[in-house]
Amino acid sequence: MRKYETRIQKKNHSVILDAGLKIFSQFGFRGSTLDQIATESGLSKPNILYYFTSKEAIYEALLSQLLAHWLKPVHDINPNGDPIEEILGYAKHKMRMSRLYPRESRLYANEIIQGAPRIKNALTGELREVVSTLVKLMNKWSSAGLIRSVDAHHLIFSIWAMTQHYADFDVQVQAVLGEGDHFPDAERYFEDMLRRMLTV
Amino acid sequence: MRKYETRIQKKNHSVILDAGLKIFSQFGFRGSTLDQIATESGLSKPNILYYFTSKEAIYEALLSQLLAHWLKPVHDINPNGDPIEEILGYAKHKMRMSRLYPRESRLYANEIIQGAPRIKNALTGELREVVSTLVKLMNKWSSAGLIRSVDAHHLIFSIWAMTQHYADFDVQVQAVLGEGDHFPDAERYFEDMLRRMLTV
DNA sequence: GTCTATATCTGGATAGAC
DNA sequence: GTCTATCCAGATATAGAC
Repeated sequence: MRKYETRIQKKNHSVILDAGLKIFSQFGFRGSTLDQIATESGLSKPNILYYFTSKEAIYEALLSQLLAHWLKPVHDINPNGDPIEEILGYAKHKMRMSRLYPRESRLYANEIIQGAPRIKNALTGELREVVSTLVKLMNKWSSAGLIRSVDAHHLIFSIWAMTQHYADFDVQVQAVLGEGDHFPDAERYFEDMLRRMLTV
Repeated sequence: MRKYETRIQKKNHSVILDAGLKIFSQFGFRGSTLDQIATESGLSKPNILYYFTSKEAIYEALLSQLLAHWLKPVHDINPNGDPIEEILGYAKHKMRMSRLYPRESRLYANEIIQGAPRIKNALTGELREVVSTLVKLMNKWSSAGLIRSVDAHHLIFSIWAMTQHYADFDVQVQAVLGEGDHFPDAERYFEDMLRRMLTV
């Protein structure tokens, strides 16, 4: 009995988060309303506030998972693997995440564009730390002559920029190329580009 | 006398647009308020609505110039120039615009991420047209053996993605690299990347 | 042309019945 | 746990004095 209630709670909890993700990722925090989330989730507005204390609480719940989610692929990089293949694997992994989780990408983009008021600490903390480690690894590889010498920071930015572009600017991509799945071509171009950049 | 009034009008008109650009580019259309624009511009709220009929009118006035503004550098490309230098010149031009006009870039990003409700027609119309022309030119160049054969559409997307990244995700770039002007390094990296991609 | 005051509406959140 | 009704703050826009 207890268990059944908990199951419903978990269900509604995740239904609300899913609806919130859809709305917040499109309109940003201030541009989104509880009414929209209510309609999207099929629950009533007061019912939503039974599960979450406030609109802000829903948004923060979504944000809190986000950075870890985006950074996970970095940790799959094997410092002892083949450098070029490791970097390519990371880039492909990110590209696939943009295809699978475009709403998460847009939620993140919205937050950053608006000045990252709620995750600035995570950016100067965890993110900076992770990037720093990755840059050191790349520099080690290029010192060892395993990859070409490049500005590692901007290489990383270029990977982020290009992969996220296909999620965040999807409307524009579709407008230019027509409806359809353009990720395969994008991935091919991207892989070609990175190989050219990194091959000694 | 008439002229003087007109001068004040023009002044206030542009003051409002400038304030609107600052606010809208940060919070998006729905997330921005007339109060913010009033405070930013130093005018009162009713006074703003004396110059523009509505909040929406301010936003649309800003949007209407935007696409043309972003596409202008394309038209500086000389089909008879040196292909690699022309493409590099375009990329550098775009990078410089991201540095000079980060608010315009963010306004555009906000609009696109939110599904481009107000400029979708311009995307499938003018933008698509311009890209199509540029793609044909690049393909002609590669057929002639003047640049390497690449997917021209995705090359263009990569130029947009990378240049706009430094404007739209400025907060993140600053968090990772520290405060300062990172455009010179970004431009160097970018130029190196494009030369590698395009050199036969 | 610019202001104060205000009408009107929307949105977040709560009260209280069921 | 979920609903209807409602409170209250904030936001767009207008009225009307100066």
